[in-house]
Amino acid sequence: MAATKKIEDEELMRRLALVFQSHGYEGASLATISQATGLKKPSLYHRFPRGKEQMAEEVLRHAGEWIDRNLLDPLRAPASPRQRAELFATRIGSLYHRGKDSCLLNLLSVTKSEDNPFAGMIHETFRRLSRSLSQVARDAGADPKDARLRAEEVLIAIQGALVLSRGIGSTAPFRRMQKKIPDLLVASRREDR
Amino acid sequence: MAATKKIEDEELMRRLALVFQSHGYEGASLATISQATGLKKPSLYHRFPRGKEQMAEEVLRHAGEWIDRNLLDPLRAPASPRQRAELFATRIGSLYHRGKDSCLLNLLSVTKSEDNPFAGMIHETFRRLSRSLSQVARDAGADPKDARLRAEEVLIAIQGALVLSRGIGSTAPFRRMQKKIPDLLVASRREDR
DNA sequence: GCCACTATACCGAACGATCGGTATGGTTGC
DNA sequence: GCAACCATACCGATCGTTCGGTATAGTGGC
Repeated sequence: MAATKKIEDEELMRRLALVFQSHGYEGASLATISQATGLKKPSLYHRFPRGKEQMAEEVLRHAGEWIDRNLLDPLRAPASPRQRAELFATRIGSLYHRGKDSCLLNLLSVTKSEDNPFAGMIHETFRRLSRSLSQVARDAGADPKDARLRAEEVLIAIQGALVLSRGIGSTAPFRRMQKKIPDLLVASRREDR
Repeated sequence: MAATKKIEDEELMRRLALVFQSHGYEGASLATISQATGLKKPSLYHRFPRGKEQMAEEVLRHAGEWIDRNLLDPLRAPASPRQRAELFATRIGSLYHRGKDSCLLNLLSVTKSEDNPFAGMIHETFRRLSRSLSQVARDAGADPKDARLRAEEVLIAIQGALVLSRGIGSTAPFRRMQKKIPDLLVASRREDR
């Protein structure tokens, strides 16, 4: 150990995430990041030797861990499928500040470079979400294929509601979608397809 | 009355749209745009005196007109609500190249500046889409409030499917969502809310 | 038909500003 | 003393933008 950190890792990650998810990867300049974190550029390079790309990577990793702990673990808790789906819905609300924030997975999937450096991590995070969600649907009686489709529907609803809410400057669509998550995942359906 | 254009307005708009929707606003550098259009940077300023921001504005306006002509007008055509919804679904598919492209409304709602210069146009486009979609739901028998919610659901499904498809590198979610659009908009529902 | 003029379209070169990234050296806490 | 941490100052490259100038094409006067 040595000189005290000016900002703790946890808080640093939170602020970095906020910058990336409000301006995107290219839009988040080191000047902006420096101002948001209180660390000058050399200090940022002390914390992230590989620079801006590493910052985004670790923010993505940190978000992935938050998702594992606060979204996916509860989906496997010993409770009824509906209870688990409802807890998931409330947690989704706090993750995105009830619709005010954007999703890192969406914003970081757009970069200037032809092949996105974060594509792998983004893909994998969506996959983990999908698997855990579909397991809940299976526990509620859905067959494997229907369960996978329900998980996909939930992910689509979340991402779409975030995009629309930002697009129209109102969190109402997100809040309406949030209430529908449990039914999308575990409610039985009429056979009218 | 002048020298011949190296690239016609229509084709220019199409290429600009492609650049913005694959790299985002900040990610679309003038160097990239120049390469994609075949016009050097000064020539771009001849076409768009106010620079990059004007390019994005006009691309957005051009896309809005395409939507009005190819998506919204058919929604008011003299056909059954379901037929109109189905035509809408196929047109959505061609707009986004069956899920391969991203949505300009999503990508251009992220910029480095604090207040997005395109927010107004994006908001307005979503609003026009919502109004026309909800009218179809009303024609199918939905009451005004339910119709508005159905329109919102369709917009959420489209945006969410595009985000997810890009995130996992597969157009399967988009294609599945596309098939569901007519039912979301005009199918009668079980009363289990 | 021919020349002078104007308008449009385009581009090489360079602008100041900002980009991401670093070399150097001081300060802090063990 | 020493390692961790951070700031001043600076780097080359690229950003969006602009200047000066050329090529093309239609117009009006004669």
